[in-house]
Amino acid sequence: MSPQLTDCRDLIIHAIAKQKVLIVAGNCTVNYEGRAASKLTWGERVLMIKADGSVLVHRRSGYEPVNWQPPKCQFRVSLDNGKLLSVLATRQKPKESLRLLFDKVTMAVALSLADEGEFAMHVTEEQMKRAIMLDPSLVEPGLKLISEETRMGESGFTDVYAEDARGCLVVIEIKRNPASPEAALQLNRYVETLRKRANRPVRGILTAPELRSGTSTLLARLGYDYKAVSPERCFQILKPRTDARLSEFLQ
Amino acid sequence: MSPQLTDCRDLIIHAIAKQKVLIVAGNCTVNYEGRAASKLTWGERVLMIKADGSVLVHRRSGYEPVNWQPPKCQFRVSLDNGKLLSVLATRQKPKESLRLLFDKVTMAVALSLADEGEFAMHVTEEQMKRAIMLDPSLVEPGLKLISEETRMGESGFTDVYAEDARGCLVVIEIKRNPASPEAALQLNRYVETLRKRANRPVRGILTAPELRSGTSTLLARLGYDYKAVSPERCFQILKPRTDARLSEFLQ
DNA sequence: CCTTTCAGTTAGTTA
DNA sequence: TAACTAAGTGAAAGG
Repeated sequence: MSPQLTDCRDLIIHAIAKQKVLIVAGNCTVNYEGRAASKLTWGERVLMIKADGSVLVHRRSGYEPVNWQPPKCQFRVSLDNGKLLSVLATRQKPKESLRLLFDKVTMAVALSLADEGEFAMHVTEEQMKRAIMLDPSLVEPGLKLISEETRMGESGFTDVYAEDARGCLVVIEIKRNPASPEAALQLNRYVETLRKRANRPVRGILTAPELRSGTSTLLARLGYDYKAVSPERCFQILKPRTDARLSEFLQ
Repeated sequence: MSPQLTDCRDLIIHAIAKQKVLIVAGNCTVNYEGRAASKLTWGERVLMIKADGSVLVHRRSGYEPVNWQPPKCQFRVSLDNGKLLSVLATRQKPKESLRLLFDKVTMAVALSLADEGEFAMHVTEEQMKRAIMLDPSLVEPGLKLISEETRMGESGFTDVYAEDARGCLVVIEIKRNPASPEAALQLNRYVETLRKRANRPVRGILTAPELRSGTSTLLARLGYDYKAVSPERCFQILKPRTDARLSEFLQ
């Protein structure tokens, strides 16, 4: 009836054995049981089994797979009655299983991806904050951290509170990208808020790799300071704490 | 030189326009810039662009895509110098972009997935809550439900309010997975909140399949009780009451 | 191996 | 739309 299902079964078995990347598109149902349980009725989806034994089942929409299995699971592939192609992916700890049944396969391919490429993630704003908290002298000598997470009422979470050499309170606003005047206003809001509650002088410092036009002027008019801090410099601070792959990056 | 890249460009443009599911395998680099920034050097990967405009770039291993873009992003596809196929996926809010450059394409396919299937997940935390509300004796004999949806101001929605045999108010915090100390603290917040408003004793009960280390101690120190409740037991309760689709499942 | 924390989290729900 | 929280979260780091 469906001779291609036989071919497909063989292809899948071969792909898994050879640790290739398998992609199958076809009409299927999916059943999951384990940490929770789910059932997906018939429809066309894309199945991907990767070299490390991870499984993804994608529908036509959505970033996330509708069903999946983390790496290192074991497989059993069979053709039931010659009409239903069954792919079973099981995992211990937690014990869970994912089962697909195909009655039609549109496309099936096993790829040997040659990929020695290096992946490098650059510093995020949050990491810049972490770096500055690890070494406040990045911003100014003699600066001392006050609290790790003095989160103010509203939005911004990249602000840090410190005390300078003279005992002034300091609010530090951190930007990863060239700072626009908007950043100066944001800093201003934090400083104003703090001034209402603190009975001593409060300074504001904006740190960013650079300033966009108009920001410097506004910053000066508001009476705040600017300190250039680059993502690269922050990376230097974080480097010892980060993994090898990451440290490779900034060469 | 690479006439197939021309075909591939056309295929991609067509697939995106027609909201098909596109799968391309080939040698590429990937650059991301937005909330963070990343660079992936040359290697063979699988690109998937789904009907809703989400993008996934998969390497040979790993459950997660090495790079991606959430749904609803916009595309620009071009063939530079006839030798480099460029796929650019951009998004506003947050402003970010993902760019792939292919110099070789192994496989490219555009799929029209017909998928009206229904997805159903069983025995989630929410369902455990429903089970306990249907049969509060799962937690303690003599327990009576106070209200179906006494949602407190803040976070958690898996808490249930009841009255015990002696007339004490009871807050029940439900976890589907082994509960960590965090769960005890969460329960504590709910109890504290209720105590401010209720002029009579308030108890707290944490229900979960089991407790992680430290949770029992913390729970005792806070003065709350623990009752083991498994997802399986809850399912027994829900089983007769579940809808047709759901009941099909456990056959 | 277990536990905790982070994530370019994503996704869903409510105000 | 923004804020908040759960997730079959997954992945990494630390004890």
